[in-house]
Formats: sequence, structure tokens, C-alpha cells
Amino acid sequence: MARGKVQMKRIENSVHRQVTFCKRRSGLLKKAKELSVLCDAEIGVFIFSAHGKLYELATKGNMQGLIERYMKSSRGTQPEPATIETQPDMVMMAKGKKKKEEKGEKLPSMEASADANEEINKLKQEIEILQKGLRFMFGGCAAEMTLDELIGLEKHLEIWIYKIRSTKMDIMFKEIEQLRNKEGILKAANQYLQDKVEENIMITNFAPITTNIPYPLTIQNEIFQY
Amino acid sequence: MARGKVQMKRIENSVHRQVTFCKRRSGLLKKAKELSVLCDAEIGVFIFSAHGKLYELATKGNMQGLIERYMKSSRGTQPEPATIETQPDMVMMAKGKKKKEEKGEKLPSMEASADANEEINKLKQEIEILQKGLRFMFGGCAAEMTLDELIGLEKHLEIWIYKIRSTKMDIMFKEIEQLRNKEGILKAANQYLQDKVEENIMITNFAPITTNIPYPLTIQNEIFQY
DNA sequence: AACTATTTATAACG
DNA sequence: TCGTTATAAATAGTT
Repeated sequence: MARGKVQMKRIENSVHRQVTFCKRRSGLLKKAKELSVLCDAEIGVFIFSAHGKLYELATKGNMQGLIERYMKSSRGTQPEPATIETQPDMVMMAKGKKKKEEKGEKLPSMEASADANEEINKLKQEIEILQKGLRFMFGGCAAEMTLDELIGLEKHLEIWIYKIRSTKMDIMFKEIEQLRNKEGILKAANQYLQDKVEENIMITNFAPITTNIPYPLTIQNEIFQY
Repeated sequence: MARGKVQMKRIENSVHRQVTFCKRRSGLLKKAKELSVLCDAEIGVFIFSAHGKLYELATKGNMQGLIERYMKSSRGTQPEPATIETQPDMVMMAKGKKKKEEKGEKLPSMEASADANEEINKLKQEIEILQKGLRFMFGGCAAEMTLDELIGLEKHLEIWIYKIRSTKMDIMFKEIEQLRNKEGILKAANQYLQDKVEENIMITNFAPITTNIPYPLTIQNEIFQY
């Protein structure tokens, strides 16, 4: 907020990032204290630096009490923690950016793998654009993106949707196939049973009666009604 | 911080206090998000209003994970040893949440924050589906996703694309507006210069000559050719 | 909720 | 980390 607007993305320069972390951290804690005092609120904040160091603040008493209170209040609202396992990947993605950048770079040790390099670069670009997209989405579409970046992201998402649709179709066709198989088996079974029944009737009672069971006995396939 | 310094003490007027709480709360959460993004930090904030309503923020995943991490990090650093014995319970609670979830349940402590909780749940679901989607994409569409999940993801991406397109349009319209403004200014300047030139010619040479410069001197606006 | 005069926070620099 | 300063952001008071 000074001497130039700041982009809402990870600060790549580690010295700048460290300085900013220090300043903004103290700013955040100050704001939290102020809000607590001014508005009589109870506030807990914890901050883990990228390196894992913890900074915390708990107004009015200790963090434990706050957490207990939090648990009570939020009980019933938590989804399963399945999302946690993807986080490391996300963080990795965030950090992986740092290294590349000089496009066209080729290390001597990789002369045999120019293709691989190219592939890697492409993937990195892809990751970067998705990352920026995620920031964009989760920032309520407020994060700063250029027109070109937006266009790229759009294109990317279209491909993504296309793939999803293919997979969706695959799954549906497989399901249909399975159902058809089942249908065939059931039909055969029905035919067999039908024959059996008729045979039995023939044997036990020479007076022919209708079975009252319409052929075939399968449940109608309703897949296509959707 | 505006129109007068504020005393660092509880605001006595309840209306003022409520308004300030609302404003500063959003400010605080915004700052927390920014710090997280800029400096790659993981941050949890919870705010209980004076009336007991909970507002929370957890960057990178959910509050449960953060609290667990907090428990690990802070173990042994707590000033009040008395609180430590509650920690095992807390962790248990954090993990026990998987089981409940029957929607519609309302604990007495949440009657005031049903809306906020609902919102939070929605956002968490959103995050989850995107995360699963990322796994899907980066796993070459091989990760296991159910048909329902794929349909949800597709829907999500469509919304995403829609928002991107809106933002893209916004940006383009702003650019167009700017260009039109510029055009207007240039036209005016041209007119002025044109007049000046003609005036000079009139004064220095009574023989009228054409300036050979077609009016107006602006570059044609070609935005719409795309 | 919107506005705006001010105060505050802070990015860049040393 | 600390200090300085120009500038961006937040926000108190007001409508």
C-alpha cells in the first residue's frame, strides 16, 4: 500500500517476502487487537509462516479457550477433511514457479531430453495459469489478471471441461453397456423360466392356461430418459 | 482512521460499535487473506462478536487442519499449563466431526450464525470439488471421480468460465472507453491545430492552399475488427 | 450502502 | 531489523 500498488500474488523475491511478512503480520495482529477492544469481540489469530513458525494472538484469555468455543460454535458445519491431502501439492505448485522462468533454458546435463524439458516448461506454464486462476476464483474474481491471462485461462478451462465431458460420457456408456448386458442375461433367464413354467404346466395339467406374465420380465431400460 | 482519530477503547454507542465491527471485521479478514497469499503463510482467524456470533477464516484448507497444526506447534509453548490437558480432547473433536453432518441439525449455540455456517459449508464444498478436480486434471483425468462429482465439477467450471468471460468483457469495455476518450481528446487537439495552421496561412500568405492533411488526424479505432 | 476527509498501513529504499 | 517517505488502503463520520 505504498510506493506502488501490490499484486495479489505470492511475492517471489524472498527478501521482500520476508520483510512484508514481518510488517503485515504485525499489522494484522494490531488490527485484530483493535477490533477486539473497540467492538468487544473475542478474537483468535494464528499465522504459520512458510517455514512453519507459529505466531498467534488470542484476545481475552488464551487460545485454548477460544478453540473450545470455536469447536462448539462450528460443530455441525465441518465437511470431511479429505481436502487436506491435496494441499501439499498446491503448495508445491506455488513453490515450483520460482525456479524456472528463463524460457528456452537448457541445461547441459539434459542434452538428451530437450523434449522432456519442453514438456516440463509447458506443464509449468499450465500450472501457473491454473494457480492464477484459483487465486482469481477464490479472491472473488478480484485478483488482478490481464486480459491475455484471462483468455488463456478460459481456453484452459474449456479444454478441461471437454475432458470432463469425455470422461463423463465414457462412464455413462460403460454403465449403459453393463445394463444392456444385464438385460440380456435377464431376458435369457426369463425365457428359460418361462419355458420351464410352460413345460411344467404341460406335464401337470394338460389344460393350457396363460401364465398372465407378459414377456419379457425385464425392467424397462430408462437410461435415456435423462 | 478517518475523520478523526479513534480512542483505543470500547465504542460505547452500540450503533457505532456494530458498524465499526462490521467494517473492521471485513478489513481484518481481507488483510489476513492478503498476508497468506503474499507471503505464503497459513492463517486462521476467528472472531466472536460481542453477541457470540462466529466469523472465521482459514486460508489453505479448513480450520480443523489448522487447529490440529496449531496444537502440534504450540504444545509446550503455552503460558498456561492448565490448558494443555484439554488438547487431546480437542484433537478428538476435530477428528470426530466426520460422523455427524445430518443437515438441519441446529445446536443451541448456532442459532445466530446459521447463515454464516451455510455460506461456509458451501464454500468448503466448492473448494473440495475444485481440489478433486485438480487431482483429476493433473492426474491426466485418471483420478477416480464418480459421475456425480464430474457433473458437479463441470457445472463449477461453467460458472468459472462465465465469470472469467464477464471480467474479460469488463476489461475490454474499460479499454474501449479509454480509447474513445483518447480519441475525443485527439480530435479536439487536431481541430485546434488545424485551425491554428489555417490561421497562420491566412496571416503569412493570403493565397489559400490546402494543407494536404485529411481531417481528422486520429488513428482509426479498430477495436471491433476482432 | 455510498461518500470522502483523514488516518493508518506499508512498499521501496537506505 | 529499524527508520523514512511517498503512496495505497482503511475507515470514521456523515448522508
